[in-house]
Amino acid sequence: MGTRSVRVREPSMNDVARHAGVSSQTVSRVANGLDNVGESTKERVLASMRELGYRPNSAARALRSGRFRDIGVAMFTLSSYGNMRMLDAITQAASELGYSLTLDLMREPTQRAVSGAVTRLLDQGVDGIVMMIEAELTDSAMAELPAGLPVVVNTSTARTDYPVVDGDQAAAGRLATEHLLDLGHRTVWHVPGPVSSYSAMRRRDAWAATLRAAGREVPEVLQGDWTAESGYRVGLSIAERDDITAIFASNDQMALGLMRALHEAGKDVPGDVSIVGCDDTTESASYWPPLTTVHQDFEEQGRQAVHAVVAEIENGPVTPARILAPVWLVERSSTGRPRA
Amino acid sequence: MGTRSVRVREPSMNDVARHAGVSSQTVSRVANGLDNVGESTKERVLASMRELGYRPNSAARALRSGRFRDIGVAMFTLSSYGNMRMLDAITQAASELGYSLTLDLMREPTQRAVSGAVTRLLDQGVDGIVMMIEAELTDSAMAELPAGLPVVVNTSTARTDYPVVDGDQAAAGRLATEHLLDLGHRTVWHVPGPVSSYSAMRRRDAWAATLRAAGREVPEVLQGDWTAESGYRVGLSIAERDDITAIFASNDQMALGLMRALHEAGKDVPGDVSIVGCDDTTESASYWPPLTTVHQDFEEQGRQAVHAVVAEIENGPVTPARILAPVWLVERSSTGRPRA
DNA sequence: CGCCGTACGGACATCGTTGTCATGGAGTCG
DNA sequence: CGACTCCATGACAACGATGTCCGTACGGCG
Repeated sequence: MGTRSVRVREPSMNDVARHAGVSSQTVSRVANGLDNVGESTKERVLASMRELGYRPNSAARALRSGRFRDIGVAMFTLSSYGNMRMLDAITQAASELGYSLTLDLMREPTQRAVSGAVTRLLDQGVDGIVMMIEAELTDSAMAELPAGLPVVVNTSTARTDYPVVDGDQAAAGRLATEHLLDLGHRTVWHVPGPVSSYSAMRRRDAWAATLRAAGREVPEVLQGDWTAESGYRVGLSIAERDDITAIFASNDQMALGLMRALHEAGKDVPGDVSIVGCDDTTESASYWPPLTTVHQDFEEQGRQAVHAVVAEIENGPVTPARILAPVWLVERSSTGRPRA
Repeated sequence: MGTRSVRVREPSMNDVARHAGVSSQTVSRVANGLDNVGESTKERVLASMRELGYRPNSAARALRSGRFRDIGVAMFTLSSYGNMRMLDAITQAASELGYSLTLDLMREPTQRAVSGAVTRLLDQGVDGIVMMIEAELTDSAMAELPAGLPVVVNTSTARTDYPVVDGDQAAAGRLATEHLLDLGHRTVWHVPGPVSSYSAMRRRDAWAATLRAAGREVPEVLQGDWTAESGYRVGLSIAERDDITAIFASNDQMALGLMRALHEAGKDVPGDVSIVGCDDTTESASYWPPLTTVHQDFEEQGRQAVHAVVAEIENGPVTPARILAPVWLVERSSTGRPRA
């Protein structure tokens, strides 16, 4: 059990140096693992460091070197499954590369909020930033980002002046739609995420394109907003219709809401209606019925984003690449052949 | 659209001073809002700061002042609903108090992992730490935390040498159990979270105590591990029995799994079995049927934790308090009177 | 008119670390 | 054996901001 006491001055290099009978320079060399230090001296210094509980002062180090070994993450919400998983992966990747992570949440989708986050992160001294801009900002086509700072944007825009990491949303829309067509459904209805979302837009476009490529009718979309509640509302409005046999929901939560509405109306999934979700959240396997969905590799996206920023930090600007993480269909029990 | 360029040296106080024709101390005074600066001088300095894009160097400031205005958060996983919401609230509260936030995830529930996280955060220079230790560590009764550092622990232990913030888990177990008894169920079965979890333990104890206080039989627990999958397994094993009419699951995910198993077995919820969850996750309202559950105020917990650390940072050690956030029952459709 | 208090601005040292250069002793080669 | 290199180590300055101390100019007052 640690006991608590008032804060005291931490030992500095000079303290260690004095204790070991060397100059502070030598301590610095040992601390940084340089090789031009005598073996016995090195041992002595290490012993002193242990004994005094020496811990390098990151402020001084950063002041001198200009680098903090710290990357900033700016995002809008933790409450979406994708963001949460990605942050998890980002934290892990950063830690593996020896970077710590500063988190900043933006409370509204505006240019102002983005600038504010960037300013705070910059003031804090981050070496690079991973921005997760998943939706169009309400007051500007795209955020103004400062020059000369390594930034990776996670978004689905076609923007090319920064490295971009994203899941392959086009494939997601295509896989879901093809799966339902392959099962024999005449066409597939779609519940997209909010119109401002880049991912939602891409999935929707791919859904429509796939239908057209198969020569099928492209129905009106049944607008959702990512929430299960919106899926429920959509579900209520279509529960009476008999012509809808297959639905692709742009995320698992909306699929959950859809199924609740269908259950309430006494419809069977997949007997009356087949449903495909998107994201493959942990719980989707336990929905009733277990949900067929498109798996997104958020871990991979997070990892890629961190590697891209770190590469920029350490090697200078790179020609911005666009990295797409693969997706794949996970078939469970919410889809089946239409009734003959 | 920002253009990207190589990193250049940021303007310093001296640059601003030269540009404004004053000394760097005057710039410092202006930057810190001290009053002993002439009005016209002040204007001139502010103009120069804007023009040069001056941004105070946090490393230098921290080196001089010994404070970073940064708090660290160490936790085990983002994947639990509670942790995610709490981190969200922590980020917001920290930002409101002018603190930035450094996140570190521990990958296993061991003393080693905890020390590693603390070391990394300390190396990074945080002024205080919020530790979220929600389960017993496998290799030690409790983590050894360093002396002289403001720490707040979020956990359910009785530990008293640090401020502790937690939800009122005893009330959660009691409310859920009483609700089911009030509906007329003879007794209530329980699916606890993993035995290592402090919250799970408290909810379980409260459940048992409530039953005993009402003079009811306390059934064997149906062990779960927080996952929906574990709830499903438990559900399968009890779907055949007819004597179980009321279940309190220690979180919503397990309740979800339970309901899936019951559906598969053709049982009706709440007709045959009433179910109460815990946490009130966003999606629980869209489960089938919508889940009656105990709401936890994770936002409040996060806020309290931050306020406690900041208070310690700014005013020195306080006598450690134990803060309990309130919980309340949210009644939906998964509970009802037992069949006569 | 001379004294002092006050408002203002500058010089300097300092925080802990690291880059640069200097020093001195040991080893090498012609 | 002298000139040389090589290597461990130390002295010193610098990173950028800020606290302390001091000097100057100005206003008020006796």
